[in-house]
Amino acid sequence: MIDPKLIRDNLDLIQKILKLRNMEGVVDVSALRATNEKRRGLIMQIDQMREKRNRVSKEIGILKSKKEDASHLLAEMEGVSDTIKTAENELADINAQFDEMALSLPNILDESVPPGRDENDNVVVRTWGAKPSFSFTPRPHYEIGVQHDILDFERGVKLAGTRFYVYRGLAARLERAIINFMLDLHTREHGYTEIFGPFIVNDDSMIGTGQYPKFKDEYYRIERDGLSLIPTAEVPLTNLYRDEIIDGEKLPLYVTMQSSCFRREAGSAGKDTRGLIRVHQFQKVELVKFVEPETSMEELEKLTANAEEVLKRLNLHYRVVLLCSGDTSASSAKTYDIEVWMPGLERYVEISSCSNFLDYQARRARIRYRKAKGERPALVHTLNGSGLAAGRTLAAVMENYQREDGTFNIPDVLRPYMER
RNA sequence: GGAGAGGUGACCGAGAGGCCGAAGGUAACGGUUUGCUAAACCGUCGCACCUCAAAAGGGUGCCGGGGGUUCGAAUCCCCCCCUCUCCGCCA
Repeated sequence: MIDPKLIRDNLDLIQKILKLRNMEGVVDVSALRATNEKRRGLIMQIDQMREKRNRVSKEIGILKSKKEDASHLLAEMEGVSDTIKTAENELADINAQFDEMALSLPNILDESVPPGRDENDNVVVRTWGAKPSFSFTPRPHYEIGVQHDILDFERGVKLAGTRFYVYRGLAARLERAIINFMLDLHTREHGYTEIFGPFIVNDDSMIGTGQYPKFKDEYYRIERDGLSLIPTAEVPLTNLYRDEIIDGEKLPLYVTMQSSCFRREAGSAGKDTRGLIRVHQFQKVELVKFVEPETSMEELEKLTANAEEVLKRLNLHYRVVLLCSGDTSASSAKTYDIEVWMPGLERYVEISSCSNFLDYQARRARIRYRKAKGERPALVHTLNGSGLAAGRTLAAVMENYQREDGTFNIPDVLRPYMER
């Protein structure tokens, strides 16, 4: 959620952001402002009535303790509480309306984000390495995997349905190696603390990071228990400090967690129907940072570099793309996507998305910090990025390291993790 | 899942319808005293919202969450959540 003060003081900015994000129709800004005004007026009325109730009730108490007559005051108070209750109910309705609108407002955008409609307007900011050359026509990972019986899509479908898969033998082991390699890199060299937490979370957590209420259809929710399968470890990691005030000396705080991620992929029918690129369950190592506001843009660069380092060590060619305004997710102020080259698919595939959320998530989740003793708590800035998506990394290794006979090499950095 | 106990400020802990945002203590911060350390003493010591150009000030809300009773609720009633102990079940 953005600073609600902007709704009163800088509606122009909000309108400008909505336009840049192609979200002009999504929120009725004038209705939002009107609701906010109504809300403020009602709060004032209610507070005044409550003040009267408190004051008179106190007088009644004093009179009664002196055994004096309080009947005139009691008569005066008749019906006051009912009036307050009615107004409170009205306020609750208006607050709910306001919250719904305010929560669906996207984050502001950083000035460095290029304006644009969709992914075609994204800007490649750097590339690393080069496309590998082959003396034969490289094949996609799913062909290689099926040929060697290490990727089994048919049985995935049998067990759970379309967009599920089974790893057998080498694929299972290699993905485990990839995850361990990434966790070790981030914890030993990049300063992250390894966390392991729930893959199933409550609604407060999903709201805190921005998945709910707006994008509810995209996630698996266990209605009976009011819990949801996490679409990314960003949710448990960022919500670690929900409703807390972090000691300023502890910042910046870096955490990482590997998890399975569950996504309904609603609305992506027909896209990437083969292979490991778009599936309902995949594994990922996530990076999350809690930082002081002044440092967050700099921290985004470092976070992105942390994710890139994985690809460098795997010697996989990639490019970093700065998302344009229209392609940046609603809760992010600035996002870099890292796209790895897939020679079999003959295209770049997103393997990490690194974002600075400023105080957008922190406000929703009430994650604050106290810079020094005696100072007022302030909202932290949160960031996250994949470091990296493990399934797509497995696919990238298979495609980039493939040999003519359909086998593939294991990258040097993963070999220690494959020894038994 | 069953039975019981309990959820009060950073922490411990009182409070059982009114003068309670909440005694007392610990911790923290500022000060006085003081060879040093320590101790003692005095003071400060929650969060959010509304109001205000801002600060000051004022008002409101918050004693796990939500409803109710009442002129008035941390205190009484109802529902829910969580923690602990015992039993059951289980990787």
